[in-house]
Amino acid sequence: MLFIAEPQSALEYLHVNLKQLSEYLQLSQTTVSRALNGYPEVNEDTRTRVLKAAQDLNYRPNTRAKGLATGRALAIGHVIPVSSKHEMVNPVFGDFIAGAGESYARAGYDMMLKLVPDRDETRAYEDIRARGTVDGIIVHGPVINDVRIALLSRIGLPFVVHGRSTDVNLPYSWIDVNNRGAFERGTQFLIDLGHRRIALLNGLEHMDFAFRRRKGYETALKNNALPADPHLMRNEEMTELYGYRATKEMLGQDNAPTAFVCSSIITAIGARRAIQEAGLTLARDVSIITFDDALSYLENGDDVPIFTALRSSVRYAGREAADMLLSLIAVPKNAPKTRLLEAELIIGRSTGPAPT
Amino acid sequence: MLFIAEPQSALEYLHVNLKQLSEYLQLSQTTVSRALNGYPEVNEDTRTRVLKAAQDLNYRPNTRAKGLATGRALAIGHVIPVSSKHEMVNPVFGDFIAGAGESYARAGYDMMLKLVPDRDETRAYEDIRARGTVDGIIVHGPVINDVRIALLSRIGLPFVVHGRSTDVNLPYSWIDVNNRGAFERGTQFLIDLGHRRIALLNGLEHMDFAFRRRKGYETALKNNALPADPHLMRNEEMTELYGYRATKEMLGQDNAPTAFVCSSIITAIGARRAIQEAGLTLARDVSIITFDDALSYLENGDDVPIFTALRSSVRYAGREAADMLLSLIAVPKNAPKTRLLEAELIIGRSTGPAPT
DNA sequence: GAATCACTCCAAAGCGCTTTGGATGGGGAA
DNA sequence: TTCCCCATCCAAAGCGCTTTGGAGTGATTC
Repeated sequence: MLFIAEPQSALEYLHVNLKQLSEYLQLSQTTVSRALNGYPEVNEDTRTRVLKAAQDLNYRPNTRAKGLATGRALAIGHVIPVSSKHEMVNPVFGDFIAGAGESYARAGYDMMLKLVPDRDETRAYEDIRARGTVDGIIVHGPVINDVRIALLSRIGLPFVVHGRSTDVNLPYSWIDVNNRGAFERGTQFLIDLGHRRIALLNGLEHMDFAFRRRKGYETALKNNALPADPHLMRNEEMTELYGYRATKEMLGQDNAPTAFVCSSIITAIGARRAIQEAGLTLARDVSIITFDDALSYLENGDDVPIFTALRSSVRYAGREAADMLLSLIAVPKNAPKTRLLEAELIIGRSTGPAPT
Repeated sequence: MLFIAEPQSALEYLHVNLKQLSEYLQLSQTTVSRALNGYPEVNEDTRTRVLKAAQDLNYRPNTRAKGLATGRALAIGHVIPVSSKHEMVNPVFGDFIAGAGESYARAGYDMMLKLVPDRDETRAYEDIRARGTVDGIIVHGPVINDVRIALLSRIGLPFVVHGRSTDVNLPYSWIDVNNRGAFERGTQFLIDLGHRRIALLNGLEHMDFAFRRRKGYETALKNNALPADPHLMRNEEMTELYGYRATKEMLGQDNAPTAFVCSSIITAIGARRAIQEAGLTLARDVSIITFDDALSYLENGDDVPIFTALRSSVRYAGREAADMLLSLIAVPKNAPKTRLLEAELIIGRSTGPAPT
């Protein structure tokens, strides 16, 4: 026998491998492995013995070895494109992975993060596949006609897209918010309040979500025979500063907008700042409606929301995306799954009838 | 030979393993491995041949196998404590790992994320060590007298703490902002402006950073013979809503504060909202100074900052933390490294002389 | 001409696990 | 009693890589 059975010393940390554990138990590695992994061909008494010993000797299977043997990594990759243009890490990302992390924890999966510069995207994804560090990936930040979807399908690596990609006609798994519907509804809400000049502070419109939001906005305008004025539409990285600047400029224009539709609560905060700085009053002089990802550190007020908003929890989306991917990995033959979440329209204190 | 040398078919994705590559090259696995890993005992011509073939056949070493053989995982873990009290993922986290990710990418390391519930912390860290999925970890969110530091030292897993832990007397590696100094300076700045009743909207004070900030705040008060009024001190999760509520309540008190020191720009935004809602004017009636992590999506204005702030880039900290850890792993004998960053005081438009 | 050396290369062991293909023994059926 | 089967266990191969301990070949040295 290799060591003294004095397992949980407070001073030093020890752990054993399967071979040592099996020697200690006077059993073969096979039996011990099977006992631990719940296979039926092992006596219940010996199974109990094995489990007890594993506990006592602080046994933990080595992930790499297990992965090598089984061919599975027990890990999911989250791939975040980092473009030269906008190398920002999306603020919703934290909440998304918090949600996904819950699912992984339950399933015993690890979460791997990968920041991929968009120039060598192809290489990066092939790399992920070939190196075999993950069993599947979550694709973040899909753009219009995103090449990654075809690439991943070809490569044969299970994936779920957070969002969708317009112009991609392959079947693939995704979870997305009904961005178009939400923005159509939000814009319509403002129109119903009498607003006629409604500005759109969108995210970067090569991003699919922003593209769809724009479509929704335009649809609402069109449905009401309102012109789509390019001077009232901006798309940029959704920072506070962007919201501020764009709003300030637009309020300074002739024929300034009386309402703003924002793609992010952060941008909306910037817009509010500009409005207040201009000596205007929110809801009375200028209205704001914003998309709200229900970020944990940016709750939209409590009883009465600060902003009238289209809300959909990105954390929930993270959890669902992870679950989808895990089930895809479990049964690879399954057809792609899709899931469209509806944003709810919540009325807050940032909207009011158009000033006359 | 096992396959046709028609490597980069556009239709299907192929990759080979070392054995196949060596068979193709009519060389031993040893030689191929050495050629690829830059060992000297291989002819330069054959090395070129090998590299070419590896490229053509799309060879990528399997990470798990490599890890098993070398005993290194080529991955770093980021461990985020998820307490039952505050299960929020810190908003600064995104920027921190964006910074760290840059360093990992350069060094060829993967980044692993782990959300660890604080009740089975010990198990979780032992697990990480025993399963061998990472070569080292970054410890996030240290609290006062954080048990994880002793635990990790005992376990023998290289780590760097983002922050420090008061009352822990072991040597360990960390990178931190001079929180105490920053808050002393910020508070002094307000005192110099004539403010006497200065509120502190701190983060949760079992967190080490918040504890230190409080000390700095108190030191400044003490240095100026000002009383530390418990009614003017709050500590909570740093959300917008918290900033709003606390400010609103304090402004409603008798003998309301004329200035606020905030631990986060997000909280400061909430404070500003409460101030404006009360019909007061920022800087003129009430001043705010805040800590600013220089988050990418929450830039503190442009030429003229919105908030007077104590600024230190958390993204930079992420990059540095990662570099520290990587060098620690490269030379394990090295003594712990520490790094104290100074926050810079930048004057914005949220502070002014105390109203008379 | 023998011994030495540098340069290249290789066979095989080993990392820690799973899994295939038996081996063993006892109980029940015939 | 014999045969078969089930329950339980095991030895060994294999996952894809690195690395140890040579082996072979010319060239150089004496």
